[in-house]
Amino acid sequence: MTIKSNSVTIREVAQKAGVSVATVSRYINHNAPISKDVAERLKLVMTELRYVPHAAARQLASQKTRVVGLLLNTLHNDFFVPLLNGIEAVVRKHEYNLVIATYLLGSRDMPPPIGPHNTDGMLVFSDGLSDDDLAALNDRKFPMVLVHRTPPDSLKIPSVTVENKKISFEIVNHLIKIHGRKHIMLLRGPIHQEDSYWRETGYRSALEANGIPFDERLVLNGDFERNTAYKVLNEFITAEKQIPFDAIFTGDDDAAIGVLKALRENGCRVPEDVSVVGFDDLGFSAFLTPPLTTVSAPTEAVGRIAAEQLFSLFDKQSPEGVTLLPTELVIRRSCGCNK
Amino acid sequence: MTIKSNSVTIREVAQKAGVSVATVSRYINHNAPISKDVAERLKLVMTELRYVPHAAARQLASQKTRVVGLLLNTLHNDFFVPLLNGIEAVVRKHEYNLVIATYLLGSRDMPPPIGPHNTDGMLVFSDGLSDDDLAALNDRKFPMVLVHRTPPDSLKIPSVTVENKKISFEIVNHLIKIHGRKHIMLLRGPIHQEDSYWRETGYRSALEANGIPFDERLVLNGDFERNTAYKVLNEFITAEKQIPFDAIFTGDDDAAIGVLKALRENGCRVPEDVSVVGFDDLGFSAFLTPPLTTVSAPTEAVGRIAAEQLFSLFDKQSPEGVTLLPTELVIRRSCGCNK
DNA sequence: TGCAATAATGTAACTGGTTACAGTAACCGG
DNA sequence: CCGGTTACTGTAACCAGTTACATTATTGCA
Repeated sequence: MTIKSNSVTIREVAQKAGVSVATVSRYINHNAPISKDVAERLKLVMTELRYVPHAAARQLASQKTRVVGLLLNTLHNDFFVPLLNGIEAVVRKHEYNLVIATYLLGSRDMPPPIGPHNTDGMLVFSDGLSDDDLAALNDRKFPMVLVHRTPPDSLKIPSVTVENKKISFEIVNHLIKIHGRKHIMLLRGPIHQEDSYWRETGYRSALEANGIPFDERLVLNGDFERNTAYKVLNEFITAEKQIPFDAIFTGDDDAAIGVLKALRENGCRVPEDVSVVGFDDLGFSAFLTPPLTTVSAPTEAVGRIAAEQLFSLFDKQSPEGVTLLPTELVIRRSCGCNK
Repeated sequence: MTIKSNSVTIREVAQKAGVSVATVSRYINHNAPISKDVAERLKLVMTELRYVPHAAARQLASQKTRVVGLLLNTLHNDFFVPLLNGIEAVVRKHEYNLVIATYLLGSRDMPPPIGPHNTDGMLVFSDGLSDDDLAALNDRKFPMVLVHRTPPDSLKIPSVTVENKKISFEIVNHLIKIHGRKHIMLLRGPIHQEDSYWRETGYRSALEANGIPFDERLVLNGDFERNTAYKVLNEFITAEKQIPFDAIFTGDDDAAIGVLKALRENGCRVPEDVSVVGFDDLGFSAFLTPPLTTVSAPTEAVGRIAAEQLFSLFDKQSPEGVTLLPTELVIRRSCGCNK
C-alpha cells in the first residue's frame, strides 16, 4: 500500500521534544520516573502534534489489547440493554474498549470473531461458545467469565448468573395455589440454554409438588424472542385439536409480549381466561396490558459483576466460582392478582 | 515482560508447512495465487496448530483495523436494541468487529475512546461527538457516518436519520383535531439533541396551525429516558401551582413508560384525562396500558443503512448526504382512539 | 568520604504480521 | 525456438510501539 499513514508517530514526538522514544513511551505509560521539565515538554509537544498512540502498535509490543469482548448468540431482546449498561460502565471505568460480537453456534466453520487474538479476555453470554471452544481457550489461560451460564464440570471458569429454579417453582406454584391454574403452559427458551433448563426444572417441580401431571403437549419451544413467541403460540391456539390451557409461564418478559399479542388476537382475556407470567422484569413489564407478573432479575448487576470479575482475573486474582444473584417474585395483574 | 506469548505465529505455520511466511500471509488474505497443494498443506497445518493471526500485528502491518466503532452518549434506552441489531448484522457480514463506547460530551479532558487509532471508521450516534471533534476527524479523512444527527453545515459527512418534524406535527395535530386537546405538554429529549429539536419544532407548528399559543410552562426537559421522565413529570404534577394539561407528547416511547407510571400514580387516567403519545414504536409499545399511540421509526434499518454507508466509504465511494427514512403514525389507544 | 541505591535517560532488539521487490519455472503465440 | 506473460514463491524491510539492558548523575547513609 502506498498510502502513507498520516498519523503522528512516537518518534516525531521524541524528536520534537528532544528526547528518546523510550522516554516518550515511559511518559505515556507512567511506568518509570520522568523529570518534571521533560514531562511538561512532552505534554506540550503531544497536544501540539495531536499525538495519539497507535493502538495496534501498542498491542503488538505490549501483548495487551486493552479490549474486552462480549460474545453473544443474539442481541434480539430488550434484556440486553441493562446487561450492556452494566458491562459498559465497568469497561469504561477501567479505560478499556468493548467489542461486541454475535456468534451463532451453528457457524463452526469459522472461529469466533473475538478471542485471544484481539482481546485480553471476554465475557461469554449463554451459548455464545461451545464447551469445546471454552475448554480450548481455558487451556490457553485466556481470561473469561461466563454470563448466564455455568461452566462444564471440568472447567474452572468464573460464572455470573441468576437464581432460576427456585423462583420458577415459586411463580408456577403461585399460579396453582393462588389462582387454581392446572393447565399451565411452558414457553421454553432455546433448547439446551441454561436459564431455560432451570426454569423448566422449577416449572416441573412445582407441578409435581402440586400433584399435576407434566404434559409434554403444553410445552412450546421458543427462543426468548417476542416474534417467535407470537408465532409459536398462535400456531398452537389455531391448531386443529385444541389442548386447553389456563396459564402460561413465558420464560422471559420479551417473549411475554409476543404471548400477549397472540392471546389478544385470539380473543383470550388475560388474566381472566389465561394467566401469564414472565421472567426478568424488564423496564416495560410493569406497564403492559395487564401489568406483568414476573421475576425481577438484577441484570445490570450481572453485567457489572461479570465485568468486574474479568478485570480481577487480569490482576491474577483467583476466580470466584459461580456467583448466583438472587431473584424475586413481582406480583402484578397478569397472573390474576389485582394490584 | 517475560511472559512468552503462547500463541502460534505465522512463522511456525510457515516452517511446519515448509513454505515462507509470505506464502502463508498470501494464503490467509487470498491476495495472490497459491498452488493447490501448498494451500491444502497450509489449511491442514493451520487447523492442526489452531493458528489465528494476531490481530494487532495485522493491523500494524496493513494499517487496517477491521474494526468499526459505534460512539454513543448513553445506552439507556430500549431503542438501542434494534439499532444495534441493524449495525451488528452488517458489521458481521463484512467480517469486521464492532467496538461500542459511550462518550459523554462533558468529558472533554480525555479524547474519545475510539477513533482513527483503533478503528477504520465509526458511526457517531447523536451527540456522541462535538462539532469540533467531528471536524477534526473529518479533516483527517476519517470515515464516519452520523446516526440520528445531521452534519454541521461546513462538513460533508453522510448521515442517516428519520423524519421527525412532519410526523411530530401530525401526531400533535391528531391530538388537537381528533381529540380536542388544547393543553398539550411536551416532554423534550436532551437539549440540543437533533431529534428532540425537530420533534419540538413539529409540536410548535402544530400548535400554531391550530391557533393554540405556545406555553413554555408545558415544556418539560427529559432525556429520552424512562426514569427521568417519571421524575420530571412527577415533580410537575405534585408541584404547588398546578398547570392544567390534557395531553403529553413524550418525545420517545421509553420516556412514555415513565410518563405512564407518573400519571398512574397520581390518579390520572390515560387516555380519559390525559392523552399520551410517544415516538419510535418500540417492541413493547403496542402492549402498554393503554396501547401507545406513537410514531413508528425504522430503527433497525437506520442502523443497517448507516453501517452499509460506512463500508461504502471504505471503498472510496462518494458519501450519500443525508438519508432521511420515513416515519409513520401508529394510532392506538393512548391518545383516545379505541383501536 | 565512599559506596550503594535511585533517578533519569538512551540504544536497539523485539512483537507478528504485510508487501515491495526479486527470482525461477512453466506456458504461449508467432 | 524465443521473448513475453503468468503462476508461484522467497527475502527482508517495514509498521509503531515496548522494554531489557546499559549508562550517567544524583542522593542517602554509615
